[in-house]
Amino acid sequence: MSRTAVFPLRDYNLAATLNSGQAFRWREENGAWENIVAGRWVRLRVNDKTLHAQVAKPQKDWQWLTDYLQLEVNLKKILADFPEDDPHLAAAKKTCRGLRLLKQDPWETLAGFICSSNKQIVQIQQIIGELCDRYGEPAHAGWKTFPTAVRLAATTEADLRDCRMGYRAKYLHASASMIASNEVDLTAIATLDYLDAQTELKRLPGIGPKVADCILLFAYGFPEAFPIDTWVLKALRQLYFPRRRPTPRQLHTFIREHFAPYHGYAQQYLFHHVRTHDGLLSGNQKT
DNA sequence: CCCCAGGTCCCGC
DNA sequence: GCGGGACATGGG
Repeated sequence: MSRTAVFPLRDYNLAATLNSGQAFRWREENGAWENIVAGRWVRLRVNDKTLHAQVAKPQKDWQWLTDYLQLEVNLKKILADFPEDDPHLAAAKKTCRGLRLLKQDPWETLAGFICSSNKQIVQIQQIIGELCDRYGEPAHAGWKTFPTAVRLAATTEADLRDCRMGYRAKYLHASASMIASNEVDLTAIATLDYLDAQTELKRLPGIGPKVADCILLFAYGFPEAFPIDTWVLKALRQLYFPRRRPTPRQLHTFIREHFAPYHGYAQQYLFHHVRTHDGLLSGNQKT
């Protein structure tokens, strides 16, 4: 039983991973990263290819943390399966070294990404922070847990709107209610195949194809999920279809074939690459 | 006052 | 199916 633990790290860029728009609550303090994971406050620090973890209460096992961080995943193997003849992914591999996918709590991920639509990442973090401050349970040193679906279902749409989430308040409240009442079973979704799981998630208000894919990728770990947001769409069009705009059908066929078998990792590498190297893409072609 | 943000929903064709 | 606009709020 210990309040600290040490893990060897290989091919793991913690800062890039925690800051890549898949999780919204990590805060950096003096080079250490703090958050609530699996209901526990945790502080992470990297020195010399070693991860040092600290928690508030002694732990007998740390599986909750190794799962969340996906420490046992062999990144090198995944990157080796990226398509050979793709100069854009090759560039992304270089600029995103050590970038990982996390395995987060489904409900927290779902709620976070409902709030993400048409918002910038900084503002999503702000909304989620407000939500936790108001409706989470005290955890440690001022930190609150992420509020449960039952708790949010017990609020009102106006309460949620006060967290500055605008029209998303209606979606979040309705989705929380459907989950709290077991009309949608988040545990069962893990047992479905990718397309059925996506269909099930899209029954919840505020969840379309993009948000569903974020949940399927960042929480459930479906490797074939490929969230298409404004950045990725722009990147796909300019890098892979420079001549003519692909129809949605063409785009999905291309994605399914070209980025197999680790569509989601490829997506995250493209996303992080273009987002941290603005200027690679030019012009806005939203419509 | 303009445009845009890790989109979704709803409408008319 | 697909094209367009509305939607809250904040930042540039």
